Amino acid sequence: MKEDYAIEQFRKKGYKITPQRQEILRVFIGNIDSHPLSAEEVYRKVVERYPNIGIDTIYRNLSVFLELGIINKLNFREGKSRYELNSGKHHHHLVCLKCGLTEQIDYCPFKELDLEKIQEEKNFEIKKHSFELFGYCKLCREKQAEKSLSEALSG
Amino acid sequence: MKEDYAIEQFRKKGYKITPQRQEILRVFIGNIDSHPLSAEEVYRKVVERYPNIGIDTIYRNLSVFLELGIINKLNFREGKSRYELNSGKHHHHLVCLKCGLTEQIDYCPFKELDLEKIQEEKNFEIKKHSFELFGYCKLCREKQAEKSLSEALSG
DNA sequence: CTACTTGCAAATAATTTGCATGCGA
DNA sequence: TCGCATGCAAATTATTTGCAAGTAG
Repeated sequence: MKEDYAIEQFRKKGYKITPQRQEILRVFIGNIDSHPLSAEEVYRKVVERYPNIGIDTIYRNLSVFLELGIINKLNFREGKSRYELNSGKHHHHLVCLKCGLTEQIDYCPFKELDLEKIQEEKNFEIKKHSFELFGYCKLCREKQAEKSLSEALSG
Repeated sequence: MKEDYAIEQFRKKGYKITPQRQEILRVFIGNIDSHPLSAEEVYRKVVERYPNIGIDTIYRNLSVFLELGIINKLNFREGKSRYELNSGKHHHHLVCLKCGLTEQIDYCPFKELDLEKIQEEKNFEIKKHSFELFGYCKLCREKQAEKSLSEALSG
């Protein structure tokens, strides 16, 4: 189970298992496959069960979780970072430019052969990559279509 | 020429051609193919020739340039954005995790066929994508190798 | 002229840090 | 007990905004 794995990571690196960390972990575990969370969102969820926590504790622990590979840090160009539980499975995201909805996709376009070729050609050691698809989700497109229609009728 | 194109874009949208805008444009044109610039870096370069400018003017005009397609906005997960002249040619970047060096690469892994497949499967209209390769550049790897060596000898 | 722009200063937003106290192992 | 953690407050960094004065077209 995900929680046991995380606890083990804490122990291994000498990090203490505090109730704050457990609550933060719980928030991520309860959030599998849904929208990656911003620090603020994590904070609001944790505060429900642990009212005295400060947002600085969230930030500090997101770093720790990140270091331990428990979560991933994502950047959707919003001026803030988002975090998701590390499923251990390589994946990327669809991001709606209108409503911010994100969806994981298993698809990855980057092939081992290309990686090697670029490493050699550019003399650059590739450690990781990001690939995000931006566009409009079904719902936002439908809303937009409705809006256009009503404007056409009234205009 | 790049400058004429930009000026034309300004006129077309009713934006005025102020000396500040010309200086900012000049900085980008003089920076082709080198490191994408942060707002602060643009500011420091412009200030050399136009000392009274404020960094808020830089930000406001980066938005305008962006809207006109004169520059691209990039995000390398540094907690700030970077900007580069829009060459009109689709490309991605190598980013060194150590020194921050970036290099453009023409290679793009994302194929039209895959795009269509995902759009259909996910019912998502894809407008753009980001693909960045993170790792270590030649220089940083060499430095690291030297450091490891000297530590081994002294240790 | 006059609407778009700028510079200044102050406001926001996200994230980080110093420090005294608290608490898990 | 002892060192890692936390909460509080204040600092930092990136970016945005209000407003009066300036200027391109």
